[in-house]
Amino acid sequence: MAQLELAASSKTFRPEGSKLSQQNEQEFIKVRVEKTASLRQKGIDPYPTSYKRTHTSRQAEEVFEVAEKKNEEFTETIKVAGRIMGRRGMGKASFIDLSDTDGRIQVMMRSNVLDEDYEILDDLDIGDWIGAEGTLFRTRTGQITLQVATFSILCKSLRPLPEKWHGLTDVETRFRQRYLDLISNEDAIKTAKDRSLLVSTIRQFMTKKGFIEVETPMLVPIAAGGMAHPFTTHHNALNRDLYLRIATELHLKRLVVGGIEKVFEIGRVFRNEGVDLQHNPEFTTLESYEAFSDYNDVMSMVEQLVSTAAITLNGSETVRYGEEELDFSPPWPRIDLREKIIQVSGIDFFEHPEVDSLKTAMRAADIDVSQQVSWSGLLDKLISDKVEPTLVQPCFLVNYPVAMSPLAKKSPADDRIAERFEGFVCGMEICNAFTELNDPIDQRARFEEQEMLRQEFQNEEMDRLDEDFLVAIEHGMPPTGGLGIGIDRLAMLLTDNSSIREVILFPQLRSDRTEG
RNA sequence: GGGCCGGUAGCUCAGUUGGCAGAGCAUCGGACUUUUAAUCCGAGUGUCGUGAGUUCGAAUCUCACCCGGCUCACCA
Repeated sequence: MAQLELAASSKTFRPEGSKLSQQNEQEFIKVRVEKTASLRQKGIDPYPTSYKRTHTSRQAEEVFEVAEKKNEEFTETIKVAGRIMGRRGMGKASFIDLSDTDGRIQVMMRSNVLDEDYEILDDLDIGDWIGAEGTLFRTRTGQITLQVATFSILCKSLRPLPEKWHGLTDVETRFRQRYLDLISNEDAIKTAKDRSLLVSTIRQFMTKKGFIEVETPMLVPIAAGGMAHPFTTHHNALNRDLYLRIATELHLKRLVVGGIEKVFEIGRVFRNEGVDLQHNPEFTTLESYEAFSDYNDVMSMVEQLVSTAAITLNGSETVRYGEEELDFSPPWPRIDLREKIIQVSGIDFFEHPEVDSLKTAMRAADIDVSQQVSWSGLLDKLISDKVEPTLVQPCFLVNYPVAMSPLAKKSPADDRIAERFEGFVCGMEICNAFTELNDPIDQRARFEEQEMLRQEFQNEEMDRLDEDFLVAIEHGMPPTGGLGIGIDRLAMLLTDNSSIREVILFPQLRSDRTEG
């Protein structure tokens, strides 16, 4: 317990008025380090090992209200703990706002109750963590408040928090020092929690359907399973270059070959490409593979999954996103890709099987094709420019050209078309799925085609031939429906965020001067 | 990568025609035993993103660079 004389002597640690003239960030810290020393002088450990609270802020409020409803006086002694977010000193009484995991609670410290311990308040600052024990009452203004009998400091902070009223708005600081964002902005913490809830909802949904969750390598010898520029790395002991995976697809399909008929992975993939509102170099995907299913089965699963997530996060299948009111309730419209392209641009890709012909048609439709060289690159651009912006409400574009779908099975009805679909919401692609190609001869031919195209068009990413994967499916993969969902984008849609950086706790940013 | 906008105190922001660097919160000193953006009295905030240049004089004008935002291109 603190001694008055020690408390008095601690004043000598304080800078006198004249020394305050240099106050800046370092001075803030210096003052707080001195307060830390002052606490130690009083025999108080500013960094104790634990504190056993009995109630969170919300639990305390609830238990008090229950007693009130029964017209009982609340006499129970409880313990709460949290970070000091505000303090209002009244001389011989002080009100302190504590913030904890599920809310805030006000605690009241009175000098006649705490005696000499009241002096310890001199060494507390906004940002410090404390635990407080006492009983609950309502103040004159009706605020449920803990009347503190004893309290402990749990952690002394050395840096000031952002301002209490405006909080932290600087976007760069919000992303670089996310903890400050989480402390200051309720939206930030809500988005973080909602994303977590989304992922656990997806996991439960898949598990309930009998899917087995697995983890596959992130360090891979060939970055296959998608069209993207990979990150390169090197393993010293093995003395080999490796890549960070760009997709989980080919490993998961190996597992289907192995007899895991329903398998999924939620994990990070890495693409060494541009960064913008919808792209972060590392992002999270759900990929799933289900034997004896085709892309139609996968479509119904996606509708169910996303509408379930919408209900879990927002309590409704209808979700507000910016100006839009999105309705995720199944079924989502199935829109034939070829028909849709014809409708919005007049271009029928069946009539333009050659690069030059398609390019000419697109140029005639006033599309900038200066950056594209391959047929699939051109068609992708056509879809991005003309079709995607029209897809606001959740829908599926179905039946893609085989030429741009090297891992998808051809339609039995037309060998130019693959049984593939992509899901779109607000013009944003949220998933890509197909009836998996399990004919190993065809798959090898498609990979070889991709390798050839990469040689021809060095600027465009193509899928890569993965011999090990081909050997796997040569052992026989049953008919399989596969799916990839961008979790980050789904999180954006369900948390009403227009930037992927808002749903990733630590998004990739350029280096700044504070980095080593 | 291109275009546009921005970077001033720990935080939120002003800063006029180029003429001593400002406010609120936070901090520090003092008063105050039911406050809650507490209040009242008093005090100090600083690499004006960085570096050059123009000028008697630059937060302000010019150039280069760094970081961020939006946007276009590319990608998912």
